[in-house]
Amino acid sequence: MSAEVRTRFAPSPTGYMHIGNLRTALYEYLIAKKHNGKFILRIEDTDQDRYVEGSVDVIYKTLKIAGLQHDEGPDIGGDYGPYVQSERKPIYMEYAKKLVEMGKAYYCFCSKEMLAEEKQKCEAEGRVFRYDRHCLNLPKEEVEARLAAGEPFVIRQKMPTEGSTTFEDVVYGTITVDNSELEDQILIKSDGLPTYNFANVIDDHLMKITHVVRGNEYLSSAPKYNLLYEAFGWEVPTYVHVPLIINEEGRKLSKRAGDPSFEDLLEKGYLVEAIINYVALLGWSPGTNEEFFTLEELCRVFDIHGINKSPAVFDINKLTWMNGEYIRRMSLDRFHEIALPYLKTAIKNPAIDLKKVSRILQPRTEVLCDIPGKVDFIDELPDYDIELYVHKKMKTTLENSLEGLKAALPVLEAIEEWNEQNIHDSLVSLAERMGVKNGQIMWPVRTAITGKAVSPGGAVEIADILGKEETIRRIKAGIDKLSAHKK
RNA sequence: GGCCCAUUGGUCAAGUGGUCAAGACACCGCCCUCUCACGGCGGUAACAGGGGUUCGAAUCCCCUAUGGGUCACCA
Repeated sequence: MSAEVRTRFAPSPTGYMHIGNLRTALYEYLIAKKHNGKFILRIEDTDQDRYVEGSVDVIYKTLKIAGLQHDEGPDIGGDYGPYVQSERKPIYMEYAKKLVEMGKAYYCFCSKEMLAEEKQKCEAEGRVFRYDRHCLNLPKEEVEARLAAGEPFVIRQKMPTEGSTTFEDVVYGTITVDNSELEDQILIKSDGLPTYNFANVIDDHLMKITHVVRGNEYLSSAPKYNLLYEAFGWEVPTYVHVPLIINEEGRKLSKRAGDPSFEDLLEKGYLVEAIINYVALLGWSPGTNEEFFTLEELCRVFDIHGINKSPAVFDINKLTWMNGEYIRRMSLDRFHEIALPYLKTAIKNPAIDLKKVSRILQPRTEVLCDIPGKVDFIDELPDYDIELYVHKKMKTTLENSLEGLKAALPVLEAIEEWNEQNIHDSLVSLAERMGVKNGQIMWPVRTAITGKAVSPGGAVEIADILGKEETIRRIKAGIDKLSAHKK
């Protein structure tokens, strides 16, 4: 009995993927896959002015990267094509004319300029502009004559003036709106292409979409769509309006406000899996305390009823944490693989074992782009302030640091097989012999060889990575630096 | 402004009449420790306000406040 579940992702080709769009696509994908249904890609390019060259490819690429592979779409075809709205132009006109015949729509010849003027006037008077239905009752002959004369026109939906329209949304429940609130919206624009408001209804029906998932900014338009479905006698799909994702200012996420797109996040070194996982949890809860899910797990666990009604703030902080969690959970090999490009930007010295660097970096990395800044001291010792040697907790001073370095130097020089174990044992036993805390040796050494207050890994690990020769060179430089200060 | 929607800690959120109101991020403290992280343990912090309904409300109803969305030949 139950028909195949079909959802659709219907982006406009504007060039990049909003986080909100990504989440919508994700939910659509999950709803379809959970029920072994189909996930369809449709390109909404009815606004030629906003068309951005090449952005359709961006959409394909993004879906692929995100792992949200569609089952039907412009690039792979399907039984309900074409999947690009501009290629469906005649279809919309045909249905619009049907509505005109049914008396549910009408031709309008009011020019854009005229309406804009009207609108301005209204606003100047502080009133809200509303189309005055100027063309509603034009005589049929006049309409035909003007059409024949080639006059530009639009087709408007004729809204009922009385009563109300009610629709059901799975997330928001029953919503009723007075029909008097509805404007005679434009269905077909003067360029012959449909508006979104018309195209989405026609396409969703013809493409047999069962669950319409979209941002809650469409909630107030939904009654108009219902009226169209009713006019055609079509079954209304299940509406799933999802809460908005907002930024810390409480506004809808937008590129203009500097909010990151999916691409921006990837570029910053966030992992696809972490982004998907985090975004899934923005406005949806599995109902358990679980919060790590692979895409496959989400397909299983996702449930429409877990979708929240209230807007969710996009918290880059938590995404960053989650990204770090993903990094820590992966194998060293995998981490090394993805860290490598970032390592190479900061480390040019071929003698460095980058795998070792990855090993100390993995538990300390939350976002990949942080990597270069953490390891920049490896190629070249930075010019540091000797005050770095003074560390209260390590109980180090300029004086005992100098002593520590001087004592460490021959010990390190004596190491024949340069590895972590030997470096560690040598330095620890040195501290023991001197009767000082490990830190009093380790801190000066670490400082001398990194030149930084903070480094990934301690003295031993860094010394191992730098190699004996370079370590000794830096220790000597440290001794010189401290001695020079002493005069 | 009209209409629509929302309101649990700073953030994400569980909760569908009876809980000491979960959990996570962030923050703070302690432990671990050769820095910083990681890890472990603990802590601060919330039902927007006011009326009802009820033996009993975060949960149901009304009002107020606040926030958001929408009012295009954009989607």
